[in-house]
Amino acid sequence: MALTISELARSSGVGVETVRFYQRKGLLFDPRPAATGGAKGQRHYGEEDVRRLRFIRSAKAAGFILDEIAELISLDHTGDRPRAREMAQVRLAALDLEIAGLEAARQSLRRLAQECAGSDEGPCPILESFEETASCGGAGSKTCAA
Amino acid sequence: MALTISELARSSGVGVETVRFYQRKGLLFDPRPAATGGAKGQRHYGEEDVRRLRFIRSAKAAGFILDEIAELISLDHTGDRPRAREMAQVRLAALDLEIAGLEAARQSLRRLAQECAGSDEGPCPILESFEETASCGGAGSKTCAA
DNA sequence: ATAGCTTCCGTACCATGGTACGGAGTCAAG
DNA sequence: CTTGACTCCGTACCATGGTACGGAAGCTAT
Repeated sequence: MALTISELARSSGVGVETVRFYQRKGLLFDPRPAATGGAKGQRHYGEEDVRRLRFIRSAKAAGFILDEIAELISLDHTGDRPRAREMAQVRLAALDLEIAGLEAARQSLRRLAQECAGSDEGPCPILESFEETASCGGAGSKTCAA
Repeated sequence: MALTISELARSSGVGVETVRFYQRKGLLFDPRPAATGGAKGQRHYGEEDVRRLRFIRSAKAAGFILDEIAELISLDHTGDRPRAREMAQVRLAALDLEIAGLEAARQSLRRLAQECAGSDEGPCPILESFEETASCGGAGSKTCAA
C-alpha cells in the first residue's frame, strides 16, 4: 500500500518516465509539494494514484487528449456535472465518427487484401482499392473527427 | 486537366503546404526533377496526382503512417503482391483491435454521460466510469494496437 | 510594363505524447 | 560504511504530421 514510482508505473503498464511526465502535466500528484507522502525527498504512492493512472489510460483509449484528461480529473473534484456531460457527449460523437471511418477503411483494406491474394493472377490495384472511400463519410480518426 | 498546386490541394481538401510536405516525403511527384510538367519553373498537375492524393487520404484514414503509404505507392508500381497483402493484413489486424478498443471506450463514455445526466442527483463518478475498462481488451488506438 | 496574386523553396516552428540523459541524493543490504 | 539500486529533477531529444515565414521568380489582367 506504499508503492515506489516504479511499482506504480508497472501497476498500470507504463514507464517511470511517463509517470513523471504525467506529474509535470498535472495529471498525477506531484511530489514537489512535499508534505504529502512521508519521507523527506522520496515520495510513495497509494491506491488513489493507481486509480488515477488507470483512469488516464482508459480516457486516453477513449480519445481524450491529456489536457482534456486533466480537466476531467479536476471536474471529478469540483463536481461540475454539466461540463462533464458535455465533454463525454462531444467525445462520444467524435468517437462514433472515428469508428465509422475505421470500419469503412476496414472494408477497403479487406478488399485490397483479397484482391491481391492468390499468387500472381488477377488484379491488385493498391491505389484503386480505396477509390470509393474518399470524402468525410469514409475518412477517419484525426482528419475528419476530432 | 492541368491543375495548379492550389487546385490540386483543394481537390482533396488539404492545404497547399500539405501537398508540398507530401512531395518532400516522396508521396507525390516532386517538381524538382523538372522535365515532367511542361513549363520551366512551375509545375502543373493532372488526374494521376489527384488520384494519388486521394489515396493518401484514404490510406491515412486506414491508419497507415506516411512512410507506409510511401511504401504502398511504390508497391503499386513494382507489383510486389505478397508485400502488399502482408501490409494490408497487418493493418487489418491492428484496425480490428483499434475498433474493438474504441467500441469499449464508447460504452464507458456512454455510461459516464448517462450517469452524469439529470440535474444534480445520483452518481457522477468520472474516474470510476472507466474502471472496468483497463487492460488491453478495452484499451485503444496507439497504446495497444499499432 | 507594372501591380498583385501564386508558386517555389528552404528553413523554422508547432502540438502531442513521450523517451533519454546526467548528476545528485536516498535507501537498504552486506 | 560502502556498494548498488532506485529516486529526483531539469533539460534535451525524439517521431509524427503538419503549418508558417520570407524572399525570389512566374503568371495574368489592366
